[in-house]
Amino acid sequence: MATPLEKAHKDPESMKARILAAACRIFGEYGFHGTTTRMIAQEVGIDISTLHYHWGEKKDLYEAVILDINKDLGQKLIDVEKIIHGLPLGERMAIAIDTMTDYFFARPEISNIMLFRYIAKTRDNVDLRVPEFTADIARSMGLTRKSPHHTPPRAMLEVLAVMNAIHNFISGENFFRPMVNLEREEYIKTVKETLKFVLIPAFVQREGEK
Amino acid sequence: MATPLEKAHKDPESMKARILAAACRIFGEYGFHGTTTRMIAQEVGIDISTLHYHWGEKKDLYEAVILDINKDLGQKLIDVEKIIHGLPLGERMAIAIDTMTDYFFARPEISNIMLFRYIAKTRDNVDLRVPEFTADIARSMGLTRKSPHHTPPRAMLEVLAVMNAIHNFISGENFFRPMVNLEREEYIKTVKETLKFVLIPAFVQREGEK
DNA sequence: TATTCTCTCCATCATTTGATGGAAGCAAAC
DNA sequence: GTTTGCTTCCATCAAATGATGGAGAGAATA
Repeated sequence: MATPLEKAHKDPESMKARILAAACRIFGEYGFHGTTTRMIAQEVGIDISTLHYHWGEKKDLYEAVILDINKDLGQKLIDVEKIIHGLPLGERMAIAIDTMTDYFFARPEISNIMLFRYIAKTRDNVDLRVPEFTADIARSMGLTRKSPHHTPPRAMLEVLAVMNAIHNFISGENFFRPMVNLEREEYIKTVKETLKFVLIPAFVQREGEK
Repeated sequence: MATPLEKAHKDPESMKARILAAACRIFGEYGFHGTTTRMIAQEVGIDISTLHYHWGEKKDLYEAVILDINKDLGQKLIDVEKIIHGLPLGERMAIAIDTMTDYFFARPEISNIMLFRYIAKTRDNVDLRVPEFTADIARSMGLTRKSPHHTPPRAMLEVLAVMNAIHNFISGENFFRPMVNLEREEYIKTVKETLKFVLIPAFVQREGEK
């Protein structure tokens, strides 16, 4: 009962999906303005008019990328939540950090685009209603018992601090890895250690004080 | 004995300096490709040819911005180091976080441009030899006793985690502040609390174990 | 006063970039 | 076999963008 368009959107071999995947990578590397539709078309090996045929204007494609990433990320968070549910806070965080770090290193475009959205303004107004996971994570981590719409600012910022710490090391790999002079595998391993070392104690300590 | 050009560069009222300051702000908001020379010229209230007269091509101006920011940041780090020298680790970090957070909130372009450099590729190759402070901070924080050129990767990543955590909240203000629904002053205060809460315990705890 | 030098703007250019119309290819439906 | 609808590419356009030449204003210098 799926329309041809919906079908095409789901088939990863379809032209429309291939364009979206390429756009994801290129937008992630160069940002919105640093990316040209020609760069994306070339990555796929097609003409730009084919790109415009499937996705309309550049901004529409960019918004589609954001929505796609957000959907994928949301699902991943649900998966992780299932795994860590019920464990003590320290273990919960350790597993979440390990799992999410692996996930983002496998798909660095996600970290890149998230950070781009946070820090960069866009000349073309990209305003987009995207589900926001921060409040859900705060609850999952036991930082608040209130409903997502009433999450305290402090709990929100704590979650953002943790999530962004991960994103930074993934998105900054090209810059940081030469600085520390490590091979990729070694870098990933050390990043995980560092993240767990820096981020976990504060939360565990506070929980112990209660 | 200063050439007219050097003199102009130092006088903050000079056209050349005014352009640099405007470029700093605009590049910080929109990134390299998101910024046009016309946007910068308009911000200063001049013609683009005046801009090109003083700074050459766009890439040169961008590199000048990076160098300028780096110089300023380097000086600030030296100042902070003097203040915190000799204090216990926990206090050292608390003061450093407070001071640097105020500094970056007062000049958010610095955080913006630092993060842009970390995460975004540039089509025009901007490769620039800039002094790197990470190793120095690692020593100042007592994370290593080795010379800057032999700082262990782990210590480097710990410093990056701390610095980037600060940058994120400054650069992401436009995105995060509506999320937590706080006035600016309140946001800054909560960011400082959150940063100190999340970042300090790990380091203090480790020091206590030695 | 005449000359030189510095700075600024206007007019203009070449290239890049987002976007479109229309022809051609091609498979499915008739 | 013809028609229909979907997809792709070529040619092309208009606007945006980085960049420059040259004229003119004004101060400093001779």
